[in-house]
Amino acid sequence: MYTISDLAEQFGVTPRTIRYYEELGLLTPSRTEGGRRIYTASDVTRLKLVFRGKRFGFSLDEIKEMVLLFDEDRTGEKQLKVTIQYGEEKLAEVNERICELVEVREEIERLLTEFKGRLSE
Amino acid sequence: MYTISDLAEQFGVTPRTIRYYEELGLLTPSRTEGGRRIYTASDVTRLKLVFRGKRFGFSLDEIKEMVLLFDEDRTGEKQLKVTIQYGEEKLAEVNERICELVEVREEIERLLTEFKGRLSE
DNA sequence: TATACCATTCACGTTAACGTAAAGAGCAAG
DNA sequence: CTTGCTCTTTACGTTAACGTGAATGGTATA
Repeated sequence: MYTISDLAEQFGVTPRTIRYYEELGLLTPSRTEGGRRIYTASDVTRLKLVFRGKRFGFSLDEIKEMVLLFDEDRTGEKQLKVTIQYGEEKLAEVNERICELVEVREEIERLLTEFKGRLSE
Repeated sequence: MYTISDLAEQFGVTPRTIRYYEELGLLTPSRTEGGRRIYTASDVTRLKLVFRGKRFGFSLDEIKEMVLLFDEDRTGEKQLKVTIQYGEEKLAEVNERICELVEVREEIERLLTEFKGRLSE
């Protein structure tokens, strides 16, 4: 069980950021008797997903769509098929991203060896 | 040689976006006699880098720092060393990103096989 | 139980990254 | 050379993602 400033410190943001995410429906922590927010371990993993999404340039709305979709109860064949469809699209996107990053890495390595070569003259 | 709306269409943005990037110093296209912007192939590659940066969640300021650094004339040993230092930092970042994305991919694949298993019952 | 420090909810402010509208000028086609 | 479209600058508007008080209330500790 964590307080809001615990999480804020852990993720390097302000409490306001966490409250804002709740305002958007990304989190729904429970409260104490006195009305204070308390966060569980599953809130922490949820937050990890959110920040990971941010690191890859997704908007908070897109992130919401993703975390909620993979979080709902996937009973019902139709729902399950839709989820699988969505998951495969996301998988393709991720694969493209990886390819692109690998290209970027090769480009940087190429530049680095060129610069180092110039330096040793 | 391209007009501003050529590039806008090619990259799926509005001319205003391209002008805004110029305003920030990300591009410096030449002009016709009448004052209209004309873009060369090297402007196109520059723009590709910009949009690639955006896809990975960098701000336009960070992108500017990167494209300008790798674009200047790298004479002078000191400048060269600074550039190499910077490049190695970026390389480490890119490698981290790749690792993270590979984890995401495994997670998605895990979820997909689980859902598909449930579907075939 | 007092006090010092958290927390809470408004509510307005800020910045990045453009959108949009107005007023004028370039330019290709007929 | 005029018509119609595209381009130019200027300038104000917009939205996402928070920042920053202000006023108030909970809570651990001396």
